[in-house]
Order: sequence, then C-alpha cells, then structure tokens
Amino acid sequence: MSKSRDLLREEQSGPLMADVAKLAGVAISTVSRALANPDRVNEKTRAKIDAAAKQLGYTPNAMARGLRVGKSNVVMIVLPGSLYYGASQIVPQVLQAINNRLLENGYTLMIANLARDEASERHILNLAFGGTVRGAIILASKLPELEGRSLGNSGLPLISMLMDMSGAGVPSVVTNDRGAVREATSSLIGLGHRRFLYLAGPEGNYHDVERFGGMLEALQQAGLPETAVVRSGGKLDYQEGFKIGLQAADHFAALTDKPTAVVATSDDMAISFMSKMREMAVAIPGDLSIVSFDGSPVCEFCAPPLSSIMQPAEEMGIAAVDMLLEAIENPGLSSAARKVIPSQLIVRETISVPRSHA
Amino acid sequence: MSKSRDLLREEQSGPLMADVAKLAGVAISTVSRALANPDRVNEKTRAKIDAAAKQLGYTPNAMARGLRVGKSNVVMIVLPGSLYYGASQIVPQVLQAINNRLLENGYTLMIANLARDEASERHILNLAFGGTVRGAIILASKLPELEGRSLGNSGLPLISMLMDMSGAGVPSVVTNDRGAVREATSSLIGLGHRRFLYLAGPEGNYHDVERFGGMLEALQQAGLPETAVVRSGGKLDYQEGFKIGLQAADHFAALTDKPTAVVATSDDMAISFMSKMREMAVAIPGDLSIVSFDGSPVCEFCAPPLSSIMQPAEEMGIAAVDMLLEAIENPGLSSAARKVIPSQLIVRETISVPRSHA
DNA sequence: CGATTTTTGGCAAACGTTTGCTATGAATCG
DNA sequence: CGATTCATAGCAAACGTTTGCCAAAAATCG
Repeated sequence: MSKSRDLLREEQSGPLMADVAKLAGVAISTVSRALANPDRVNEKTRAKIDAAAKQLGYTPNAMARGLRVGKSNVVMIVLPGSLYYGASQIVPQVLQAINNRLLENGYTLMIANLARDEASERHILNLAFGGTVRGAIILASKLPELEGRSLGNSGLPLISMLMDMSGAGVPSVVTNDRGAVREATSSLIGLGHRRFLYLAGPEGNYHDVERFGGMLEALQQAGLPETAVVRSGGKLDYQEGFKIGLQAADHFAALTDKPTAVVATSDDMAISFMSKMREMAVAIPGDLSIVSFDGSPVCEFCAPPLSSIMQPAEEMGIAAVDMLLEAIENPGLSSAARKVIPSQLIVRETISVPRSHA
Repeated sequence: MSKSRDLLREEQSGPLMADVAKLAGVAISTVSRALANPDRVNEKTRAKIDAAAKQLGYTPNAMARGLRVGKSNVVMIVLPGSLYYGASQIVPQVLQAINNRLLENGYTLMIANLARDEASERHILNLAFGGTVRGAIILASKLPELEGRSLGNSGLPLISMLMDMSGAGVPSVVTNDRGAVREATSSLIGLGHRRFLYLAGPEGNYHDVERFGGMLEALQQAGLPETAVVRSGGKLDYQEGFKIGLQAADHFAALTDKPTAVVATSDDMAISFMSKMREMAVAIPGDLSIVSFDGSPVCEFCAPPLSSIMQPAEEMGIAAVDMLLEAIENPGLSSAARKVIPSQLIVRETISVPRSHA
C-alpha cells in the first residue's frame, strides 16, 4: 500500500493537506481552517501550520476544493471566431485588462473561441455546464446554443462586452458607437463637408447598425438627406478590414460626384483605403478627410496620422470584470444593467475643411 | 433532506450522473462507462443512456472527473507582462492557433500573465502545483519561481515558445531570429549597402542578442568591420517599439556619416521611425532602405509598404501544442527538443540600391 | 474553587465522478 | 442439457478538500 502510494507520489502530485497536518502535529481540518480562515485558529498553531506548509511546498488542490465547495475561480472569456485583426490591439488590450482585474480578485481567466462550428460551441457549453467556470464575459456576437443547452440559461453569470445585450437580459458594457460616430460626423459637417463615404462592417452587425445609425442621425440633425452618404462594403467581416478599405477605394474611384469625407468603421479599413488614395494621388486631408474607428496605436504613425475614435478597451474590460464579480457575489439581484463607457475621438491630421470651402 | 437537496438544485448545479442512471434504468457506473468507453457497454443500453443524458441536458462535472483521475484538460499559456504591442498581431495569432489546436485535442486554454510582481508569479505557481493545469506553454522570458517552488520542477510538461530554452531542459519551438537577420542583412550588403543602423530591443534580451548576432555574422561574412553598424536603442522593451523608433530617428539625424540602411527589430520601431523620416524628408528607399521584424499585417499598407521578416506565429503555436501534447501523453521520454521554424522575409518597397550606387 | 461561557481541535460526511472487483445473466461448447 | 466462458451490470472505495457538529480545553465569572 505505502509502496504504491509512494509510486504515485513519484509520478504525480505533491504533498497533501494530510502531510502538512502530520508535520505540524494537528488534524487535517485544523490545517484547512488555518489556511482559509486564519482568525478561527490559534496563532501559534497557525504559525506551525504555515511553517509546515511552506517547508513542504504545499499547494492546495484546486479541483478538490472546487468540487467540495461547488464553485471554481475560473472566468471564461468568449471571443469571436477570429481574433485576427490588422492593426487593432483591442483583443490583447481587453485580455490584459480583464486578466489583471481578475487576478486582483483571485480569479483565473480561461479563453474560448466561438467559431461557427459545433465543436467550439459544444466546448463552451461543456465548460459552462460542467462547472468548470464561474462566469463568462462575452465578446462574441451570439450566445452558444446546442442541443437544448444554451449559455443563456446555464445559470452562469454573464456579461456582454462591446455589444449591447442588456435588452436580452444580459448585463452589458459597451461604448457609445452611435454617439461617437454621430459627433464625429457632425464635426465634419461643421467643417463644411456635405458628401460622405461610409465604410461599412458586415450588414446587420450590431456595431455597423449602431455606427451607421449615428451617421444618419448626424445628417438628419444637419438637415442633410440620407443620400449625402454613400455606403461602401457591408459584405465582409471586420477582420477583413484591409480588404474592405481596398474595395472602398475602388468604389470611390468610380464615383462621379466625389465625397469629401470618409467615415471608416475600423482603422484597418482606413489604413488600406489611405494607402490606395496615396497611389491614386488623392491628397489627405486636402482632397478628402478621413476619420476612423478603433484608435489603434499605429494610427499616430500613419501617413498622415490618422484621426480615429478610440475604444476604451481597458476601462471596458475592468468594468466588465467588476460587473461580473458583482453578479457572482450577489446572485440575487440580476439587474441586467448597461454600462456605457464613452469613446473618444482622437483628432490627428486626416481632417480638414473641404477643398470647395478653402 | 430532499427539500434541501431540491433547494440546492435550484441554486446551482444541473442533473447528475445519478439522475441519468435513474432515468435510463441502469447503474451509475454503467453510465460512466457508456460515456467514456462506449464499446464496453451494450449498444441498446448505451442508446438508452445517451437519450436520457440528452433529455436531461446532462454535462459531466469536470472537477469531479479531474479530481478522480488526477488530471485536468487545461493547458496554461504564460504570457509576458504586457501584451501591448503597437501593430504586431503575434499575440492574438499565437493565442488563436494554440487555442484551436488544443480544442481539436480536447483541451482548454487558460491564460496567465507573468508580470514582475509576486502576485502573478504566485498565481501561476498555484495553478501549476494545485493540479489545475496539465501543461504549460511559455512565452515569457523567465520561469516563475517563488518560495522554493519553481515552474521548472513542478513536474509539469513545459514548452518554451519564441525563446530557446532547450539548453535549460525545456523543449522549445523558436524561429531562426539569427539566420533571418543575417540573410536580410546580407542581401542589403549585396545591394551595396555598407553603413547600417540597427534598432535594438532591450540589451541582453534573447531576441536582441540573436538578431544583433545575425547582423554581425552577415558583416563578418562580407568582410565588413563591426563598426559598419550603429546600434540605437537597447534601453526600452519591445512593447515600447514606437518610442524606440522615434529615438532612433533622432539618433539618425545626429549622425554625420549617415547609414544607408536600417534593420529594425520590430515593426513598431520601423513604423514610427519611418514616420519621422517622412517629416525629415528622408526618402525611403531612395535615401534609406529599411527592413524590419515581425511581419505585421499592417506593413503592407505603410508608406511605403514595409519589408519585414514575418514570424510564423501560427505554425509555431501549432508546433508548440503538438510538442506539449506529446510530452503529456508520453511522460517518459523528455527529449528537450528544439524545433526551429524559419521566418520569411517579405520584400516590399523599402529596400533598394543605396543612392551612392545609383 | 466550581460553574459557565468561550475558544479551539477532531471526526466524519459530503462534493460527483471513475474504476477494480464481484455477481449476474447470456452464450457457447462438449 | 450441464458446464464453462464471456459480456455486462452493480457495489463501493477512492480522489483531496471543506465544514457541521461535538468534545475538550481554556478562560472568565460569581
């Protein structure tokens, strides 16, 4: 018996709580209490236990603990299928902010990609229903659902980030896509621009609806017709931003009544569009003003430096974690709240008065 | 009893294996076998069990399973302190590739940041020693170590990625930093360049040592003195790439005997450097050729399109996972192997014959 | 100094699986 | 048709913790 035990020890796990107890000369339960609830145990005893634990290099087994208490300290982040964006650092920024915030609170981050295949969906559901995770932050645009199980009714605390799902009962932290684009457009109108090109994300996508909505609101406020804006793109996903920008450039070239300003809904679109404009000898901002969305760090070094609406990735990440932990700790009140963190337009050198006004 | 049981049910967990067994009219152990080892159970019985499981929406509890079998299906990736890079998509690319590959093999990815503080270090060690993770892929440049516990002797299968630690007994998958820079430099020499500016990462950093080493090797091969290259930077970390590029531009401006080619060791450095050159009216590649490192997607749309050595992030991620799974499944042979996946120089429009030769 | 309260320690059950062993029933063979 | 083998099901122990409950010891009070 002790032979096989020792063999197992060789192969695998380290010291057990029982070992610590024996070394310290106390019962297992005392060790457990000393580690979790230090004030419920005599200081001297606690000191002995701490010393023994350190001496043995003892680390409590997380799965045993999790099984017993029926909870884990793992939070899952559900990312959209492809993380691959051209210039944006939003995903790493969000990941980092969330991870740090979780760490401060004793949680660990697990990542899951939600692609279009059943496998990824099933995987996420298993994580949720199998008790592996304690809560989830969703960056994807839909909730996984398969064979009767759905993340939505897993009983798991959920927070949607980037996308407003508070209407569907999922507390959300978002940025004001609509308002930010409206204001940016308004300021272009204020400079004298009257004809716009809008580089769209995928038709029907939440962000595209919001951003284009903001554009239309700005036109309406200024008494301009909807025809003042030409919509380009709409077929490809945001991860194809460079391609969208390239196609939009062709689109632009083919227009007879040229717009004087473009609103791109991602930096990638703007960057590839600008590179094409350079080839076509369209002066920016002389001939054409540009403002885009995301606020990628690289915008500062574009030619010319690109004005962009910066998404507050870190603040959003922190807010999402705080809301999630709140929901985890108070399972009672499900507020389905919505927290809006404003984006900020960073004005650089791609915006000016239109030539016709100069 | 059944009251409190039902209450618990309300609050928390879903159906148990016992429920499935009852519904299917078999014993718990039969259910377990049917789910894990389908051929060890009568087909008819299995069908009943599967139906019952689906009907109840049963998901096995991962922690109970993990505790029993003494293993988890979680792999940890240890990322360096800051994920924040200006334009590079290496981190998301690696994450995605690793995550997908793990998913295919039934594993889950947990992420951990290794910062300079004890907290992050302790956290990682707890994950490793607490049985939470089954193996780890290291992107950070050191192994966490604290109070006698070290990732190195946790008994956990480890793979180092990006950085060669095979000498220290950790199997590694790396790219040939040295060779890639050597060849890029050689081809610049072939074009006639004789004076170089090298934009360095942090002094002593593995990558910087390798890349600068490659540079020197190329000079030596061509019979050029080491003084043919001016080293700029060395103080800041790669995550400060933009700043490094800016400072290098000032450095360049101050040089009397101007180099005709620059080798930047990250795209960020090259991008901000080029933006400064534009201001200073230094023509690229006319006055100055540039080649950089990373192969960020955005390089294609720089002004002018930037030549860069592309790191094979996805292949490396896949290779790292494969090596790790190999090590997990065959705990016997620890080969401490090293797998080198070559980088590839993408030539764009920042390289030409030096003016003096034109 | 005895009685009462407070503190602290120990026993054992429980968390939800997996799995070795045994028992049962079916099937095959002589 | 009985005996032997094989397939399949069931029992119960184990994984490493936490925690309710009780006992013992210490401290306080009258």
